[in-house]
Amino acid sequence: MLDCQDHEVCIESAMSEAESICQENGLRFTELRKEVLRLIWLSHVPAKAYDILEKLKGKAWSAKPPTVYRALDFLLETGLVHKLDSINAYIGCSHPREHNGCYFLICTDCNEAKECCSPELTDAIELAWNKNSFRPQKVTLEVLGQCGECE
Amino acid sequence: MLDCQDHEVCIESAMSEAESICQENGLRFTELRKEVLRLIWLSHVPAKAYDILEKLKGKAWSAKPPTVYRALDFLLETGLVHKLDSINAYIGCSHPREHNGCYFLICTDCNEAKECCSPELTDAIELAWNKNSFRPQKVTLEVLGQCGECE
DNA sequence: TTAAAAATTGTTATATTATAACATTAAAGT
DNA sequence: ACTTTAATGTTATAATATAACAATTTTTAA
Ligand SMILES: [Zn+2]
Ligand SMILES: [Zn+2]
Ligand SMILES: [Zn+2]
Ligand SMILES: [Zn+2]
Repeated sequence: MLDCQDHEVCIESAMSEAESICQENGLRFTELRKEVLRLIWLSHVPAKAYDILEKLKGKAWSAKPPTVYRALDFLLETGLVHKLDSINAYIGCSHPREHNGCYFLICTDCNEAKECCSPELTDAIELAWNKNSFRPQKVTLEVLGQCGECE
Repeated sequence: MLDCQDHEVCIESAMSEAESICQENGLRFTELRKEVLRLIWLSHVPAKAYDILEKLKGKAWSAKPPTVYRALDFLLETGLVHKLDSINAYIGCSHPREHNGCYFLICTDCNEAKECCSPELTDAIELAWNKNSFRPQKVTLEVLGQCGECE
């Protein structure tokens, strides 16, 4: 699905951007949170919470569900990670500094997901909700299907 | 949130439309499935599976989780009901014969949800996925926020 | 009209996803 | 140093959903 040439680059740039964002905002990017983010970034296949848990267990942590869910909560709040509600899984944010009309393409064959942005989309959605005098707080837009490489 | 004057009308029209659709398609609209659909239509607040289960228990059925989830599966497959992934709840479809760019507005105050359609939205989404050579199978679009009556 | 096949429902058990509540430890502010 | 706050550890449980197999009902068709 992805235009990812060298995934080590994906990981390292995500980790260092996360580091900067936390520093800038006075947030504590602890070892645990770092490790969870790194585990999520292991691939472009969204990670399940309990899979993260198993992997954490292999790494010095006495991990239990709250260990993972708290780290996830932090990463979600800071925008470093997104939850994909349609598959109950978590994916690293590919551009955590700006979110404009973002949505997700999720391939049901290779299981990879891609975060996309489309201003037209935002416009159309805004138009639609104005019609309904609705004040949006959170938009969930996820498209399940087949990616170009899996047809 | 809703332009629902007389909710008995909502219920009865949904039930009779469901009846027709099942007949037309040779599907069995059993008493159990009917009752689950009616329970979902009790209000415009999306129903939780286990709440449906509790209500079923009060009505002659020896209901257990699979009882409800099977009925839900049937109703979802026939398009009579939608699942809202962002809140794990089920809502009756307000126009099960045609789905074009449908999405959901979910009010976090009154908890009601409204199914909306926007062709512009479909267009924008299609445009976006073409860019990514993605073949969509299922679109999840849910907007959490405050409805006009809850500001 | 009855026997076979298919669909539906019943039932028990368990898988998966997530949070509550309270104790302990580490970090930050004074 | 002491206090406060934040983060993590730990135990238990809540909330959501499915697997597997048995019993029953409905449909199909011999
Ligand atoms: Zn990559
Ligand atoms: Zn993002
Ligand atoms: Zn109504
Ligand atoms: Zn619908």
